[in-house]
Amino acid sequence: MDQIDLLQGLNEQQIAAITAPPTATLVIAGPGSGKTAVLTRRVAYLVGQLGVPPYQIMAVTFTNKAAREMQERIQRLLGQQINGLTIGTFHAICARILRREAAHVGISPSFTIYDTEDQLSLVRMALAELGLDEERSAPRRFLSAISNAKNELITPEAYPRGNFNDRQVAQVYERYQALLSAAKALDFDDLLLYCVALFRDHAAIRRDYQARYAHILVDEFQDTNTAQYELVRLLAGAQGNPFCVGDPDQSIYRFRGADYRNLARFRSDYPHAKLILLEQNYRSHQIILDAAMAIIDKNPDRVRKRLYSTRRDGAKIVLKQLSDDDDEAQYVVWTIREAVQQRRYAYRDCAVMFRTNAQSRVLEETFVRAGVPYKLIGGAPFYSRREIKDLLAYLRAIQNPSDDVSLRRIINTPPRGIGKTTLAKLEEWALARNQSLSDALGALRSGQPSPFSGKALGALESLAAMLDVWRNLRDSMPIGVLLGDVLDQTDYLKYINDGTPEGRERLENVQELLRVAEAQGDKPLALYLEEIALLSDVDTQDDSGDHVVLLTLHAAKGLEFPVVFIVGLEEGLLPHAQSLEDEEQLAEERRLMYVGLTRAKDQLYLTWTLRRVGYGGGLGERTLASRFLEDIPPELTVGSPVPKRSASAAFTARSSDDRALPPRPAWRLPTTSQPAAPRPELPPRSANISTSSLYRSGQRVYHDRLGPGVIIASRFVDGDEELDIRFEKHGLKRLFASIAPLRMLDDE
DNA sequence: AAATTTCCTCTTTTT
DNA sequence: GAGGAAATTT
Ligand SMILES: Nc1ncnc2c1ncn2[C@@H]1O[C@H](COP(=O)(O)OP(=O)(O)OP(=O)(O)O)[C@@H](O)[C@H]1O
Repeated sequence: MDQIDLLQGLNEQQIAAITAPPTATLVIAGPGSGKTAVLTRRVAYLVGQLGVPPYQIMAVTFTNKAAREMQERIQRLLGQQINGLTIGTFHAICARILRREAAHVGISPSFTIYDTEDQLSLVRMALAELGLDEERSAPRRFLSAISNAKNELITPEAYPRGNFNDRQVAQVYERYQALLSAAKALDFDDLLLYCVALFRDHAAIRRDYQARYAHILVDEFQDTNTAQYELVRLLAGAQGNPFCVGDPDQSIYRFRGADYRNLARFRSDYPHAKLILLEQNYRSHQIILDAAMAIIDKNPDRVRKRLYSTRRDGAKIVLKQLSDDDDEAQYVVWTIREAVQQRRYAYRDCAVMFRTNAQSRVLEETFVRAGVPYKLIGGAPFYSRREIKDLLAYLRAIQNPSDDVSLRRIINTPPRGIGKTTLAKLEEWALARNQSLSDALGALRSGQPSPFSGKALGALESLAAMLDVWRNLRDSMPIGVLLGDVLDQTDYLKYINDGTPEGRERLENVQELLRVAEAQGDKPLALYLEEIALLSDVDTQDDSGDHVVLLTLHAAKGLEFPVVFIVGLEEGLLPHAQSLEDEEQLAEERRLMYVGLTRAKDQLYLTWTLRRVGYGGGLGERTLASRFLEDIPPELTVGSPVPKRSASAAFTARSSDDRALPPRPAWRLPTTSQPAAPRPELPPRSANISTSSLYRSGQRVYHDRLGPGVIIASRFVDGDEELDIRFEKHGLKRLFASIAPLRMLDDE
């Protein structure tokens, strides 16, 4: 096979980056400028032109899928198979290193990787042990505090204890780590943390790895957190030549500790680093780029970048205001179908992006009804289904007898007569014997005196017997056979297939899992479990097949599509309600919008609605167009005018909005199931609700007893308006507008 | 003592 | 529209 000329068709700066001499190098460039392309070609260049052995190269990508694509791309560029490259996400690479070096950091080489759900259940246990379980939302809050600390490399001992809250977190953090360690498990953050500790505390090992990985390349560097940054520095060494590419305007993972200032930090840690800027955009035409620039330029404290494309002309951005989320979904589906019928695009050229996963539901329903093929990325991925997690918990419990979280999950699933009391007793007994639940279970079988009644004892013993058999078979049996045996012995299929349609679906999911497991052949169980644990949402997406792609804005990072829809451009959604308070978070919402816009090659559609159905159903809340829409120069757009937020805030009657829409929009899909009346109209107005639309989310109010607060949400229940209000002193309350003694406060 | 049902809160983004 | 906790039934 012939090698493609690596530098053909590239611009000067791109070539400079690809062929940069081996010193620390930082490529900062806007979207679509070929950052990923450059990084990929540099790897190919190192191997193909400079003769660097592949095993000396580590390339870090943001997802496993990106890693796979990079590997393939490099092989295509070089015209041959290349073995030995280390390409993967930080987490995957760290997991691999830790399996090998476990002993040096005091962990088991067969550690289990805990996901967020497992983490939460550990936090719950920790809280219960410490007697801190009063609040319902506490576990999540503690977990996020703990995770933030870990991302900053702060150990439980080093956690600040300045105030009561800190001291509580520190306590829980400490217990949480102890529970993890007892379960021989690591959470996602630990993968990074232990790797950093490994290299920081063991000079000899560090030198070995530094010598091996002469070339370290990192994509999406703006979304690294402190632990990841530290890892790069430790692995590269002070004299090393890390090659990092990123765009500070595309940093969108602050919530999990990412900090785009790592780009600046890199420059100060490597003062001699070569800085390369790529200026030309090869993805989008100028209209899209002008809009994107207009959005991002409003962010404070940034270096302005010009985005330049040789494609000066292109379709204007289509803005579309819809009456509600149903209409929005129908508009999207109709528009895509039109484009495909007219042969302008294939389904796979189109992507629909949204801020929150919850928004995908309405879209999915509409795609199904219209018979338009689609693939949803993320959301409720296969591996997070209940039935799948149950079975994986069996496998994990077989693999790792210390894994108490998994054992608790399966101990009475399917129900086998082991209830709360028995579980509590078992826990107490195990604790007294200083054993894991599984080990205690095993001890039970050998006739140890125990506190259990005959019935409970029988149930426990039979589970213990099964686990014993499986553990003995583990290494001699392919995963598929093992899983088949678990299904047989536990009668799991009968348990989930209850005759309902949901039951059938669960059954199919399990059968699918069995097929996947059987396809693993003789792969060690531990490895299979690790792969599953580190799967990301985009990873499960295969690009073959012709379907529209539905995905969150976060998942869209790094991707590109000819046609992009961004839906739900409303205040409270984008920017998200949770981000409105904080300047930094608001800036990140803006970057999210920017990332979305710059995914489009040819055509952008931006939609928003006047009313969106909220959580509990009902008629939904009124919504306002996103502030970001106002920042796009009108000459770049066609379609609905963007309503001024200040003006629309003065609306009091909702009916006028609804009448403004054509009674039967041209783009409404004919539906067989619900022909004439497409969706419930608003209830007839009566006197007692004429004042109701005074309240909208964001409005500040004063309650005679509860004091000042802010409206979070409003919906209609039995003709009255029900308000969710967050009071400064009393937290979230749900009140009826008609009876609550409320006054509105002026904004600003 | 276990199983089932009802209640109730919470709902951003994810390796 | 889930998932955990409490209440209720078996
Ligand atoms: N010199 C070039 N000539 C033609 N096409 C190019 C050139 N460089 C990059 N491209 C194309 O531009 C597109 C964007 O490239 P790439 O995804 O590498 O950009 P990026 O900077 O990583 O983008 P983002 O930051 O948005 O992820 C790709 O389709 C790529 O093939």
